Amino acid sequence: MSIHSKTSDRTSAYTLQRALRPTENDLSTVRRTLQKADTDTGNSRVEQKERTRQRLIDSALALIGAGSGYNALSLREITREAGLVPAGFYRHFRDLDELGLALVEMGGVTLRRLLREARRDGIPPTDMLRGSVQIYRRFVAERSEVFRFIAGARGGGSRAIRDAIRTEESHFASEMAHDLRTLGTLPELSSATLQMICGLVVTTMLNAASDILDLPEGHTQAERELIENFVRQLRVVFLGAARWRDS
Amino acid sequence: MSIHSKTSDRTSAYTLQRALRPTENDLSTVRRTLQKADTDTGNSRVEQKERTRQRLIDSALALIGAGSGYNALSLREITREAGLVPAGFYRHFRDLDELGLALVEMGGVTLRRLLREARRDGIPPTDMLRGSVQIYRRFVAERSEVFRFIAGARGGGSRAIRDAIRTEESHFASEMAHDLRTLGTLPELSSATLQMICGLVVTTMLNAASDILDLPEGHTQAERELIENFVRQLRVVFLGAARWRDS
DNA sequence: TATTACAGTGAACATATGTTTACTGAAAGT
DNA sequence: ACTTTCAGTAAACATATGTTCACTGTAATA
Repeated sequence: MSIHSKTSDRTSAYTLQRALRPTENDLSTVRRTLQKADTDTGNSRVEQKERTRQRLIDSALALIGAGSGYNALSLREITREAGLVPAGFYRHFRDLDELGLALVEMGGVTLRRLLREARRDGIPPTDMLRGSVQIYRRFVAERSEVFRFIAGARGGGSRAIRDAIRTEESHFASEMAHDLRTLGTLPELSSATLQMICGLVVTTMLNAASDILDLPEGHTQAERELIENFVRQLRVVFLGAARWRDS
Repeated sequence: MSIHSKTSDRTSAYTLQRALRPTENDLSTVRRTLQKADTDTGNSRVEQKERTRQRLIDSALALIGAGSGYNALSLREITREAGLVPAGFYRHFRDLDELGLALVEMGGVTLRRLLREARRDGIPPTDMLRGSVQIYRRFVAERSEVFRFIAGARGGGSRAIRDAIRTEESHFASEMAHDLRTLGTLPELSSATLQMICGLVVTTMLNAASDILDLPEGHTQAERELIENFVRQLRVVFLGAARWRDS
């Protein structure tokens, strides 16, 4: 594909453009020390390290967002995208799985932010469910790569990652149950039952996210139907929850 | 890893044992023509072809069952397991995705069999939900590779495969809705609503399958809790369904 | 019986991957 | 000022991948 048969990994490493495009400056040895290139904030040693670590994470997310699923991406791809030599990866992560766990944590943070935002805005008075779903839909769209990752790794990724995601889901469900409690929703239910129901809500949410992300671009009608279905499913769940009697 | 540095692909192709194990007959040229080896049933040309095609599919499933997720497996791995040279793959599938679609279809068949069996046994009189879940649990255990594949490819796999799985899920939900209808369950609901609810049930089922498959071996207690949670979630759904009023 | 179709072979191809090793230069610690 | 630490480099490694091509033997066909 490339013109030179002896092109090393670095040739395309600094294009910083989308790869697989014939670049004319293949040989230009303008190798400005990247350390200087991204002098945005602090420059202590640890700050710099943390910054490239974050760059690796972001690159992984970017690649996931750009089509290829989590399990399809490789160490070299990531370092390439991050403007780093492959070996440099090991200064930050033992292997891809460790990077994956960082992504899971980031996913957890995203979910928590979702709850926080929903809390802050307060529940829409008339149709709280539809309102919450709207917030969620926006979140999924805005941080699509994160949800793509979660959707892809929840069933796909390595054992360790699946477990980590499950844990994060469980925490999220707990927090949600707590919110519902303080909000006074479903006051008759035991905490255990509430947790069980929130678990159901969470999986439904994540399934919906996966569906939303696979929507063909622009089809607003299909999206509307999908969202409508999602809202109704949640309504069924809460209807059932309201009628639940702890045995 | 292997003793010979020039080992071709074929060295381990015929071990037929689990790979990665030092075999002593590496050099034994006992290359019995495999065509003769599996003379089980008919031997017409097309039958033979269909048989190795099935062998490829089975090998893929076996590899999935043996740990590595769907997206992690490779053409060469599969042909190795199937006792076939890599190039032979193309006589049966254009690429891995096409094999994947065959797996999806097989998954659909499995799900239909599940419904058929549940229908045949009739719904347990006292606790139909728990009974159905028992049937399901057994199914997941018996055909674990299939469910592993579905769970892994539903969010992970290529676009085409995700879509195919979604279609299969939808069909399954429809069939389930039909069964509920003829069974007289939830007679007041419109077909659309019933379909929506069955969709929710199906995703809940598949999520549960994923959880079941990741259970640490032998922990009967954890499994019991998981199943119990699963049953309760379904109960919530059906409770909600019973209270649903089409607007 | 002679001819054709074609599933499976064997070898080579270009290209990708993860991991190791010794190195360099600048920030941090003394 | 001098030494240590360590993020990032360069190059090589062994190994894996998908895909191609001309081939071979045999079942199907004529």
